[in-house]
Amino acid sequence: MPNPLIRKLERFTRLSRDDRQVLEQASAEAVRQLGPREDIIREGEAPQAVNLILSGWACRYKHLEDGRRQIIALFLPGDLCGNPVFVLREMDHSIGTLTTAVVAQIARPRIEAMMLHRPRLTQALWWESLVGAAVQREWTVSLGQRDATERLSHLLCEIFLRLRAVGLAEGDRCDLPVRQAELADALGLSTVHVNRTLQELRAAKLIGLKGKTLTIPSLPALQDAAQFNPHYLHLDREGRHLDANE
Amino acid sequence: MPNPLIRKLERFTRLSRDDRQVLEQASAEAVRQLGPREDIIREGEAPQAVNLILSGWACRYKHLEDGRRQIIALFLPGDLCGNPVFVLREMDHSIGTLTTAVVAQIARPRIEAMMLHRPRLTQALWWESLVGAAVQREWTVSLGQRDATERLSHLLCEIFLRLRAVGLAEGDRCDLPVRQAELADALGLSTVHVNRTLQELRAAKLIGLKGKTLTIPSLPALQDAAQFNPHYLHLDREGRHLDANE
DNA sequence: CGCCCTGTTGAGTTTTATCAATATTGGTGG
DNA sequence: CCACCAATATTGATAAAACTCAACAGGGCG
Repeated sequence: MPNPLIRKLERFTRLSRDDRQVLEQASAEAVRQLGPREDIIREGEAPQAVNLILSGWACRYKHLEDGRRQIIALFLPGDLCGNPVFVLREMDHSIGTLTTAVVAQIARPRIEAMMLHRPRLTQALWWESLVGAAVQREWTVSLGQRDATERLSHLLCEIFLRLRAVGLAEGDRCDLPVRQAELADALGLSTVHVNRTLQELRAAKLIGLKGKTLTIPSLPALQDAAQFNPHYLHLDREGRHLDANE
Repeated sequence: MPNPLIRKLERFTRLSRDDRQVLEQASAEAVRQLGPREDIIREGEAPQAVNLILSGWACRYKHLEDGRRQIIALFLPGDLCGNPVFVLREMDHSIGTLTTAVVAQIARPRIEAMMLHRPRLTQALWWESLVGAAVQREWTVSLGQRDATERLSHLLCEIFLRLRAVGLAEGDRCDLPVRQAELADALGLSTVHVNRTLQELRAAKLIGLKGKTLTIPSLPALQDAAQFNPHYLHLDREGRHLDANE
C-alpha cells in the first residue's frame, strides 16, 4: 500500500521523487504497532515527535474531571499529529488510538531539516496543518449549530472524503471501525442518541452500515442532509502551481 | 497605550528592543478604523495579509445556508487573524468586527521577513498561533461537553484572562462589549438561554455585569463553576529560555 | 418625546439525555 | 459445530436542558 501521507499531500501538489523519498524514509524510521485505545501521548507530557498515522484510526481528546470526554479531532491514515512544532512545553490534551494502528514517530530534527531544505514539501506540510485547523473550525460549527442528524451525517461525509483522499474508500464505501460510543464522544451526543440517529439515517437510505463498513449510496444526498460543503477540506489541488514536473 | 501584540508575546518570552521595534513598525503601516459588524475578509476571498487587532473585538464566523451563524473564534486586542501563512487559496470562513476596531494589516512579505531574520520573534509568533489552536480545541470541548452554565462561565474566564494578558483588565473587571446575541452565536445557545444563564451567574454572585463591564468578584469561584483550567492558554512564559537579556 | 435596539420574562414545545432492560454480535474454548 | 461470554448495539420510558414564540421593559439617542 502506498504511503498515505504522500498520497494525501499529492492532493495539494505533485511532489518530486526526492520529496517522496524523504517522506518514505521519515515514515519508516521509528514505527510503532499499537493496540486499540492506547495513548500515544498524554496531557501534561512534553511532545517529542510528530506522529504519522500509517494505518488505523486515532484521535485527540480531552477528559473533564467528572469523566466526560470530548474527542477533539480524528486522525486517519496519512494524518500527522502531535504538535507540528515544539514551541509549547506541555500537551494540553491527549492523543490515543481508537483501533489497532501503525504509527511512525518523526523526530524533531527530521521535520526541521525538511522545513529547511525542501520548500515544496514544507508548503505541503503547511497545507496539511492548515487543513487540520479548518477541520477543527468545522467541528466547532457542527457542535454549535447543527442538530444530531446534521452533525452525524456531516461527520460521515467528512470521514468518507478524507479516507477517499488517501485511497481508503472503495466506490461508495469505506471503513468505520469505531464504536457508537466513540462517535458520541466526537459529536457531543449520548450513545443512545447516536444509535437512534444512525437508525434514522439508515431508514432514510442515506447510509448503510454493515459491521464496520459504511456505505453511502448517494454522497450528494448525504451532503444535502448535512449541509456539507467540502470546500473546507481544501482537496482540490490548491498548490498545483508548485507541482514538480517529474 | 502599549502595543497589545508585544504585550501578549512577552507572556511567552522577553523580546529584544529590535524585536519590539519590528513589531511596532509592522503595526503602524496599514492601519484601518472599522465600525462594528464590518467584515474584514469574507469567505471565498483570498487572504492577502495578516490582520492584527490593535483595539476592539472581532471574530471568525461561518454562516450556514439557513442563516444560523457560529462564531468560531474571538479576536481581542493583540490577536492576529487571517491565515498565518498563505498556503490556502480561499478563505473558508469570514472574519468581521464585533465592535469598532482598529486593525493593522501586515502584508505577507513583512511576515516572511520576520520569519527569516528574527528567530525569537518567529518562535513567539508560532506560540501565538499554537495558543490560538489550543483555544479552538477548548471551544470544541465546551460545545461538545459543557452545559450552558459551564460554557458561559468558561468563556468569561477565558476572555478575562486573555484581556488581562494584554493589560486590558483592571483588578477584577474587564470590558464585555458584545451583545447577548453574539455570545449566543459563540456559545451555540439561543439568545434567550444566554440571557437566563447570565442571570443565573449574577444571582450566584459569580459575575457582575453593568453596561458593558464584566466584574468577576472571585475568579477561582468562576473557574470552579466552569471547570476552567487555564493551562491551555499557555500564559506562563513557556519560552523564558529564549528571553532576550536587554 | 418617541423610536429602535437590546435585554427580559412567561408559556409551551422540541431535542437530547438518562436509566435500565434486552438483544445481537463476534470471538473463544470445548 | 456449538455453547458461552463480554462487548456493543438497541429499545422503551421518563426527565432535563435548551429552544421557540411572543410580548413587554428599559435605555440611549436623534
